[in-house]
Amino acid sequence: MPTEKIKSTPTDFIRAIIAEDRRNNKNNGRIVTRFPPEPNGFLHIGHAKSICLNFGIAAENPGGVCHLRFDDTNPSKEEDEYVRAIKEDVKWLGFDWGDKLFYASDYFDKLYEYAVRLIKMGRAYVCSLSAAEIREYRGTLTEPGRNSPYRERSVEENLDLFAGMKNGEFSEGSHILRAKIDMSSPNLNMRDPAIYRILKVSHHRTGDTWCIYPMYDFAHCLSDSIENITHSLCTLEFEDHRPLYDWFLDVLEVHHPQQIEFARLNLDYTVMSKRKLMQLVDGNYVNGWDDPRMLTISGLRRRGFTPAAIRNFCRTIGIAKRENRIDMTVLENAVRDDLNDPANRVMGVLKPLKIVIENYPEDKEEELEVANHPKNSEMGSRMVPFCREIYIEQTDFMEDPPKKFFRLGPGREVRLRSAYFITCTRVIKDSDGRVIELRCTYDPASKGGSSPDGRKVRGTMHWVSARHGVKAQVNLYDRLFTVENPEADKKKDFKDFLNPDSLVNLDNCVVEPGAAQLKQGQQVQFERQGYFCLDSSSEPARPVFNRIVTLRDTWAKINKKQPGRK
RNA sequence: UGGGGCGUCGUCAAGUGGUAAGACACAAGACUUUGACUCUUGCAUUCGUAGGUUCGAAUCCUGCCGCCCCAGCCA
Repeated sequence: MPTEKIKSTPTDFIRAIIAEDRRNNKNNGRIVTRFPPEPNGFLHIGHAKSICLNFGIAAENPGGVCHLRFDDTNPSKEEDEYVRAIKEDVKWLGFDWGDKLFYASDYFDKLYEYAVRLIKMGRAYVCSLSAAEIREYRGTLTEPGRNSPYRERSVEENLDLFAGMKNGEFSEGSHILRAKIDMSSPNLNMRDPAIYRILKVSHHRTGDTWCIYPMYDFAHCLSDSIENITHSLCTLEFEDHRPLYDWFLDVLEVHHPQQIEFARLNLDYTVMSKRKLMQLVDGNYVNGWDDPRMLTISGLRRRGFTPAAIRNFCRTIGIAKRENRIDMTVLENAVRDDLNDPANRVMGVLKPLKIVIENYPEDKEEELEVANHPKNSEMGSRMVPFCREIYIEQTDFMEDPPKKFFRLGPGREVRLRSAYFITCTRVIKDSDGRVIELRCTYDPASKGGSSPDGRKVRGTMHWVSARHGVKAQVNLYDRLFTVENPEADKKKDFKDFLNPDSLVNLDNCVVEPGAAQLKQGQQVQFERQGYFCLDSSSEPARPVFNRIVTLRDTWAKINKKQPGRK
C-alpha cells in the first residue's frame, strides 16, 4: 500500500487575495488567470514558477481556468519554433489550457479599433519625432519631459496619419502612435508612451497583413481584458506599468483585470533571462536550448528531471514580493525527493578499477539476485551476472586509507552489493605507480552479501562484471557558473564566470547489462552515485547516460574537511 | 536628489496587536547489504534601525538606513 506524499500548497499573498475575492463574489466568483509568454525563446525554471502559479490557482479554484496566450506583438523577434516548444513545455509540466489557447495577434483588429477610439477621444496622437527626439523629449528620472510638437494634431489628422501608417504609406520610424497622458508624470511610463509602431516585418501568424504592431503595454493589458482575465499575475518590474494599464482600461471603459505583482525567481549559479540564455545558445557556450546544463524546461527534461520535481520545487520556494535567490540545493533536493521512491536501483561504475578475484574459478559465471529497491520489495529484483573479473569505482579503493574510510584497502574486507565479501590481497600498479588492478579473494559463504558467521563489514560497494558489463558514456553535469550570481559584477560579462567543468564526459564507464536496456528518459538510481537517465543521443550499442543529480554524499563532506587527504 | 517596490535564521518563507510555523542548508546522533533513504535532536530571547503608542508590537505611528525596478519605436 503505497502511501502518497501529501504536500499541500502553502497559501501565499496572491492566493489569499484571490480567496478573499471569491468570498466577496468578485467577478461572480470566476477565476481566470493566464500565462502570457512571448514566443521569442524557450521557457526556463523561472517561467515554471509563473506557470505553476497561474495554472495552479486555476486548478485549485472550482471552475477556474488558465489561458495560454502568446504575446506575439513583436514579429522581428518571434518565431513559430518557440510557440511549439513553449506549448510542449507547459504540457510536459502537467498543465492543460484546454481550448484556451490564444495569441495577442488574434486581437490585432480589435486592438487597432481601440487605438482608433483613443484617437477619436483625443487621447492618442501620431507623433513624428524620431526615436532619438522622443527620448530627448521624455525627460529624465528627475526632470519632467516636454510635450511633443505633434501632440496637438487634430483628430482628423491623427486618424488620417494612423490609417496611413496602417496602409504602409510611411517608413519605419517616421511616425508612431502615442497615448496622450502626461509628459510631466513622475512615472515615466505615463509620459505619452508609444502604443503602435511601424514594423515592416512579416508576422509568424498574420504574415504581411500588418505593418504596424501594438506595443506590449497596450496589447497586454487589453488582451487580458478581452479574455476576461480576472487576475493578471506578473513580475515586479511591471508594477510601474500598472497605472498605464489602468489608464487604458479606464479610458476605454472595458473589463478591468486585477494585476498583482510577485518577485521573479533567481537561482544560484545560473542566469535567468531569455536574453542571456539566448547568448549562451547562439555563442555555442552550450549545446542548444535543451542542453542539460541549462535551466530551461527542455534542458531539465533532457537532463532527466520530472515535472513533479519542478512543480514541487515551485511550491517549496513560495510566492512573495521580496527579491530572492534560491539555493541550488533546493532544486536538487526536489528531484531527489521525487525520484527516491520510484527509481529502480542499478549498478554502474563511472571510473572503473579492475578486480580479479583469485579464488573464484576462471570459467565460472553466476547470476545473482539484486533487489530493485531497498525499501520496496514490490519493485522486484533482477539477476545480475558475476564472474572472476569485476570493476569497482576507483574512489572506492585507497592504498593508505584514513581511519574513517570504510571502503576497500589492502587487507580490508568489504561487501560487494548483493554478491560476496571480498578481501584485497594485492595491489598492482603501472610504471608510474598508479593503481591499475586489485587482486582479491572472496568468501563463497557470503553469497548474497552476508556471512553465516555473522561477521560484519562496514563498506558496501557497487560493482559490474567485467565480462558482462556494458560500456557506456556518462555525462556529468555541474552548475553552469562558478559564482552564485554571475550578473552581480557589472564590470564583467556574465559569460566570464562560465564553469569550464559544467560538463564532464566520462566515456569509459561500465554498467550492468540491464541498465543498457532502459527506455530513453527513464530515471534510475546508480547505487551510491546518483540519479541518471538515458540521453536522447543514446544508442543501444553505446548507451549515453545523463547524471540528473548526485546522491547526498556525507563522505565527500567529511573528506573535504580533512585536508591533505584526497 | 522623481516615481514605484522590498527589508523576519546562511537561503527561501509563514506570521496581519497576544508573546517567532515550515523548507533547504548546517551540526550531532540512531538505523543501514547505497557513507543513500528514514528517524531523533539542535539551529532567530528576536523580526533593517532609532524612537513612540499599548498591559502587550515582527505586526500600529514617526524618523533614519539599506536593497531592487523605471529614461526601448523590447516584453
